Amino acid sequence: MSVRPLKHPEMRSVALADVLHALSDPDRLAIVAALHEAKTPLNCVETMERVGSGLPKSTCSQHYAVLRESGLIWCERRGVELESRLRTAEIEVRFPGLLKSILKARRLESASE
Amino acid sequence: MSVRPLKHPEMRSVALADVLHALSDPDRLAIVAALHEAKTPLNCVETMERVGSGLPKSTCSQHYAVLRESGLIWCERRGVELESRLRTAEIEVRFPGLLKSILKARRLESASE
DNA sequence: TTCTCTTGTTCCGAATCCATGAACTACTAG
DNA sequence: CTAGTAGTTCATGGATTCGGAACAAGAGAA
Repeated sequence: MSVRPLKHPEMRSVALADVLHALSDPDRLAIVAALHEAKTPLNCVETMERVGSGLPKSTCSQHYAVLRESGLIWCERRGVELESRLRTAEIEVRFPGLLKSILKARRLESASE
Repeated sequence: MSVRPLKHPEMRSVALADVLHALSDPDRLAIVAALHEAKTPLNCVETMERVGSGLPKSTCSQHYAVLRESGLIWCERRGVELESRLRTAEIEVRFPGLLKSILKARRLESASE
């Protein structure tokens, strides 16, 4: 049982369906929103504090893998931590306006209850 | 074994995660794109002709149920057919710009291969 | 009516996906 | 070396999904 190296897709090979699938889970969407608002990279603990849902860490780790493999986030190991950031600019080039409108939709949704 | 009545969610109770999940499947996304381009309601056969994928009809029927229950499409039975249309205007009110940017992203993606 | 064709639905088994606890890696600090 | 922290991997049970077969339901013909 050894830790696999992190691998990130090139943005030009990122599929829309994968992006939408990654964002179709409320917890993953919350992670993305937190990374978006933070503007600075966050590790998992920091992110989950902002998200405020008590997810088991194994589940959390899987969510990060889905987000990473979908092309939405870029991760780097910093010692024992995993530093993640949204690939905002790259995504904007590939799918202009997409991320913005999804994050806006999420804000509207959470404002309406 | 009897056919259940069609039920549609009210738009204000439609969840973003459900919409994204519905659109995260390439075939469903293609159905939505076809309905969008058609501008007029289509039945399943007409839609699948435009989509051009030989999906089994049971799978197809499930996809329609997912799209309907997510709030994306409105369906009515016309005799033996199921007439479907995108709930474009309502969705635009609930999640402004969302559908538009997703459909645009899909066009960009299919143009890039 | 009854027969047949068409369109879509439901059921069910198999395959697949997903969530989570337990065990583990890997790094840091003392 | 030991302990602590951050995250990963594995195993497994539960939930979803796919697709073939059977079915429902309406239209049209006789």
